[in-house]
Amino acid sequence: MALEHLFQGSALNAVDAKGRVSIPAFLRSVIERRGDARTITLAKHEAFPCLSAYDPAYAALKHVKLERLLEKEETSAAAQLEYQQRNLMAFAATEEVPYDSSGRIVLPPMMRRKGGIEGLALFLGTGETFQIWNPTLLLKDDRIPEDLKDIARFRLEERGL
Amino acid sequence: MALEHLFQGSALNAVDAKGRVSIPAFLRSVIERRGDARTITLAKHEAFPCLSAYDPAYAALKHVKLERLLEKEETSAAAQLEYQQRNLMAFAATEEVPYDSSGRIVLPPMMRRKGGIEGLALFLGTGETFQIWNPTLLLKDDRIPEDLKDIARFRLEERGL
DNA sequence: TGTTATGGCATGAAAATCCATTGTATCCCT
DNA sequence: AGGGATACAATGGATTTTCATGCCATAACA
Repeated sequence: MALEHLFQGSALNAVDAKGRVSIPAFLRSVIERRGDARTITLAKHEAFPCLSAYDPAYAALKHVKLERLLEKEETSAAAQLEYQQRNLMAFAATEEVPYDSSGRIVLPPMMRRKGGIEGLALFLGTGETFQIWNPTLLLKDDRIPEDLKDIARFRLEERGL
Repeated sequence: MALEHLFQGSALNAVDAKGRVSIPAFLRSVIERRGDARTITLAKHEAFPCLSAYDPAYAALKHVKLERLLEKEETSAAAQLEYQQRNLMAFAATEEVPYDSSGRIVLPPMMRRKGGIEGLALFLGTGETFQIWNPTLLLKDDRIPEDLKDIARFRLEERGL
């Protein structure tokens, strides 16, 4: 059930005019150890104003988790509806994008808008998945722990911003 | 659930201009008995002005613990947020660094700053994890038992300081 | 034919790797 | 027990590789 390799660490990369970004190498290496795909799935995060990203292996796991939840629940109309909604979000509201030989993806315009991503993309590993933030939005969010904002500030400083 | 091999002992090593430090051999041997990785994960310690360090096996354990906590909790919004925050701290606020054949890591600049590490690094085994201190900060901290400070002083003397 | 997407290449910076030296503890032989 | 030889650990320096990213070439399309 649990995935062996976990996403961790942080990085701040540039997004060019066409919306291309390099996925940090240390995240790519996790993806490639989990499976042999070279794609990531993007979705709007459920709680934060950022994007949630993961690899095909996790997408499969998520599907299994949802199925199991449905089987456990009593099959009330409410539970059925909840399942349908979550399933839609998990699959219809996502986009799968490949990364090229140099590790770059093109952020689909819709996702770019949903995540409020502009010229800089902050990558944050969160174990099974990782997040992509507009660093400015992260610094504004009062639900984010101060220690994590320090990291965002440090990454900005590193670039002389 | 519990880890079989424990980190123990202390050592004082030099940090060079590039931030390179040798991980004491007796700590490395624990890492390599716990798993076959040759990397350590670094994080700011929650309570002390030092770094907390551990191996991939412990990181995985930590993740499982968090997951289990979430499943048990009722899925209230508050519980969800708490989970998200902890996950971010556990994975985004950490960095995984490999050590080379001679047992050295390079302290990432961010961690070096967070831990206040300068020219000397004091390693302290604490069972499941170990700590990396700037010895000066340890001697200053009034929460540290005197006997432990004696150890730090001894290690400094050994080097003629 | 102008415009936009996509793959490949070039570059500079940063990071991983290798090699060499020193100091220290350990072993072995006499 | 002394003395030398040996192995391992820590550290300094240099070299090679990788990464992020700008740029260009080619291809698709309007």
